[in-house]
Amino acid sequence: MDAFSAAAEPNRRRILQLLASQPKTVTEIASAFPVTRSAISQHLLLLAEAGLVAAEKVGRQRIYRVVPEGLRALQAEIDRFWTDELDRLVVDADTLRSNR
Amino acid sequence: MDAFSAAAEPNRRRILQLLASQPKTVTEIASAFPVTRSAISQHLLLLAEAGLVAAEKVGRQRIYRVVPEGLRALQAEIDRFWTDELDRLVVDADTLRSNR
DNA sequence: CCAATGCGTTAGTGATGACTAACGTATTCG
DNA sequence: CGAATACGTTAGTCATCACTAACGCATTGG
Repeated sequence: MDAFSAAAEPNRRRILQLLASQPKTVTEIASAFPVTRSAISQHLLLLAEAGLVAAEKVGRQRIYRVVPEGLRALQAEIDRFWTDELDRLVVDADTLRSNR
Repeated sequence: MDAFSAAAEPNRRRILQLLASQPKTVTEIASAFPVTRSAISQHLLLLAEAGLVAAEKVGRQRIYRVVPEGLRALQAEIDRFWTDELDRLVVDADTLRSNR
């Protein structure tokens, strides 16, 4: 799965945002969600496969953190999608709105 | 399905880009993909439900075009995801790279 | 040591996604 | 009018996803 699709799932989006502020353990992350720790663990593994997060083993905990290089790749994917043409359409719409 | 997830699917990403350059009929779009017209039609309906595209009936054709307002919503969703913190991590990574 | 803690793993389930093939419907062209 | 065209629609398949429950393994604290 590419980074774009991996990041699109709502729970995974929130996980990335949580980890952006600072690294966290699996339990910490899971406590912010209504689903089980197992589900979160699986999301984390998927994000890790996509190169967006990485785990560091510390004692019996695993500290997950965001991988800047992976984020860069994601941003590049988004940018590649968000072409100038798409952007122009949005900007034009904005202009029309502000002229009303 | 929210706009972010709708736009994440690779084929739909390409459809949006195609339509960004100019409106097209279903057959025109489908000719750019290896899958059947039916599959494309279904992707288009899903994109329409997400408010990202709209169809105008012209004779026996349907001209699909991108909906600027929907794109704006998508961009807003992406921006809400791409927080300052995520951005800072990427920028820092860039700085490190250029210092090597 | 032994119980508790932190996680990954596995198996199973229900839902959904992406797709094809076949069909139905409206529209146009000769 | 009748064939061809442009689409949507439907049904069915196969794969994948998101999730839970249960278990297993390492690590640590009393």
